[in-house]
Amino acid sequence: MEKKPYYLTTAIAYTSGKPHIGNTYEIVLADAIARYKRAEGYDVYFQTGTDEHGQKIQEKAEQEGITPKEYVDKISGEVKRIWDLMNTTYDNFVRTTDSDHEKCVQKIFKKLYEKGDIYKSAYEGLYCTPCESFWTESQLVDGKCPDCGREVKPAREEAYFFRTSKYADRLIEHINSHPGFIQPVSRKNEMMNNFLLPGLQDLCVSRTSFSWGVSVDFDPKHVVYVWVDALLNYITKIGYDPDGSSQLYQKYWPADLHLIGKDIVRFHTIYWPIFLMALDVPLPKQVFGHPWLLQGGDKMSKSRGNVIYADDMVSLFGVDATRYFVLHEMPFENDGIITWELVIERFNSDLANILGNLVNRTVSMSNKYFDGIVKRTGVSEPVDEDLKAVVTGAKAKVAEKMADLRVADAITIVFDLFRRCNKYIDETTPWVLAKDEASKDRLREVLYNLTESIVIGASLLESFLPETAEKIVKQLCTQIRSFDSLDQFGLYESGTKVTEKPEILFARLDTKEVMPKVEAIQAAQRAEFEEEQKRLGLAPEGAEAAGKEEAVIDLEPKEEISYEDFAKMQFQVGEIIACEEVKKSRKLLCSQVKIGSQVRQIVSGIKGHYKAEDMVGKKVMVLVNLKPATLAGVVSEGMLLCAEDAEGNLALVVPEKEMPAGAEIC
RNA sequence: CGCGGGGUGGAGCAGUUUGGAAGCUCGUCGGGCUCAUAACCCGAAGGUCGUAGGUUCAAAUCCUGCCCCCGCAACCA
Repeated sequence: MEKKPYYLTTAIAYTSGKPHIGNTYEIVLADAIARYKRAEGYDVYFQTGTDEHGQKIQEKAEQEGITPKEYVDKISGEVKRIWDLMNTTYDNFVRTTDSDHEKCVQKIFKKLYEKGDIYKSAYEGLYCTPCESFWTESQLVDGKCPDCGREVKPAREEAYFFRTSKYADRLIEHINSHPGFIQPVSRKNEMMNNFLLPGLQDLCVSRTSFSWGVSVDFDPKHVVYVWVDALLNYITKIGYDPDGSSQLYQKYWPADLHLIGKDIVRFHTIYWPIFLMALDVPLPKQVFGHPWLLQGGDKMSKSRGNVIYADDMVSLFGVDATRYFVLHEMPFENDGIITWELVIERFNSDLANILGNLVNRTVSMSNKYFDGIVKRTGVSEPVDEDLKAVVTGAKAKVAEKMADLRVADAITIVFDLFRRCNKYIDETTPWVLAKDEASKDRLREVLYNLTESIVIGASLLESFLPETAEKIVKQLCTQIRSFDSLDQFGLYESGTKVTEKPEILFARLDTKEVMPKVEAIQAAQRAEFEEEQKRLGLAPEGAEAAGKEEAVIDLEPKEEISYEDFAKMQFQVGEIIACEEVKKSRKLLCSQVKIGSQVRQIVSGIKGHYKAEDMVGKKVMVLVNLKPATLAGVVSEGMLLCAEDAEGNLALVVPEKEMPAGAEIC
């Protein structure tokens, strides 16, 4: 019988930096699904890769002083290395810089242009020439460019647009008639309410402000918008061609599953289907926007050295333990939390105690009592029935969970099976049976049942922890069982001799021993971060050396100014007579500051560092003649001066001796 | 009233779509056992399901107000 095809993809990773554990989660999840589908008998094609175009990448490469191509080669290689490290079984690793992909994107772009779905128009807005950026009225700060503070002027830039509006109704219809299309459902509502129902704007699909992208071949100063380029990989890299597609494409498209992060659901459920409709290509069957794995407590940041990378987890815990953690700990709809302590806890309680120890004690008993020979004798007792029911029932339960992509729940089912085995040992007390020659056959049966249960459990585990599953069956001198047969009990060949010296699958970890290693990793990460900053010329020499004592902060020197320039600024001592938080803002405090005989209202972004009530009574340094501005809807007439350290901690600048409010600072 | 997510025993989560006896894992305490990686098994304590109302025979679940947390956005004069 012909195997049914199953095509799944991950989002292609954007090559702007090394992927952390959150990014790695997606590929592991996809791999678990791919392996599972193969086990179920599907002919699986699993595609992943890297998204390598765009302005950000061009800029990063410039910063590092290498060409964009060199830059993406480096990052893409790194991504692939990590995907391989995680033991993922993708069939195709695509890169958007592959020339066949680029050519196909050009062809598609042209086709849609000729068809009239893409048309040339102009992007209008306020343009900042030095920054090469368009801004909307609301983005402007004080009427000026939010990045550089310079003047912006109305401008138009030629650009290509896609008539998304033309297909909106069809898409709404499709989403409504295919309830499984967007998963989880909450995301579907989000898309409908926020984007589709209010009406779609035509999408700007070309850029002229940078060059690192797929050029529009009939209008070379334009490059294709990265999202168009990136999304198309799902069809171009399996051989789609407007002039006739490959067999591979015929076989696998439409995709069964696009696995993506929840942040890019919009692109995959609105723009992507619309592009496909324009091309007269069937839509993918399902898009699953998975949640994120977040770091507990502190925000992840390299400068703090607390970013968790797959490499580090693997070096401390191994590949399968890392896979186990991300697969098991990730909830279905909400974001999950990852901390080193949680990883260690899961490792010990699930992998070492429940699974590893079970295999170990079972094999040990077979060796101790029967020289490793596992034999079926048929001396059963009622207590066996429940064990068998749990073990043979696990397959259907796992299948049910996997059908809904509830991978974490599926793993739990498998571990429940192992828990049941541990309980069975207590129920049957083999060590008691061993004492009486008359119960030897019963003892054989008990060990057989355990061994068989473990083989079935290991076989179910194979999609998630492939290496471990393999190690287990090897110790039992058998093979991974076919998925089909996992609801049958008793296929383990009677009389098989198991390994003599069982290898410890997961050695228990001691937090006290692991945490220092974690700290070493974090220290290395911080050092690397500083190194990188230095290399990019963003941080000064000596920052590292001075780090421990008192951090020295050097800034990029600004242009020299004249005394006249300085004299333009009016600084005075101000006394804060009242202060309150600005509602609806996280950082702002609004102070009433007495300067001479007048009182000014000044808004400052220091809520995180000073409490409103503590501000009252302070005498501070104020820049008085700054043009008033409105912040979060509140007018601010001046600026309180603060010192800021490398971590962003702020300290108000105050006169060293008692001075009256209004005293000039010069 | 910027957008979104969330508040369930000490920790991490499920349950909320389709109201109907508050569940899982870890931790704690007590017990059992000794084959095993101080592992395993049993039992117990611990929750007004953020809060105040409403609908209902019945609300963690539906409705409304409020409080708090987390992303994003904005802002950080």
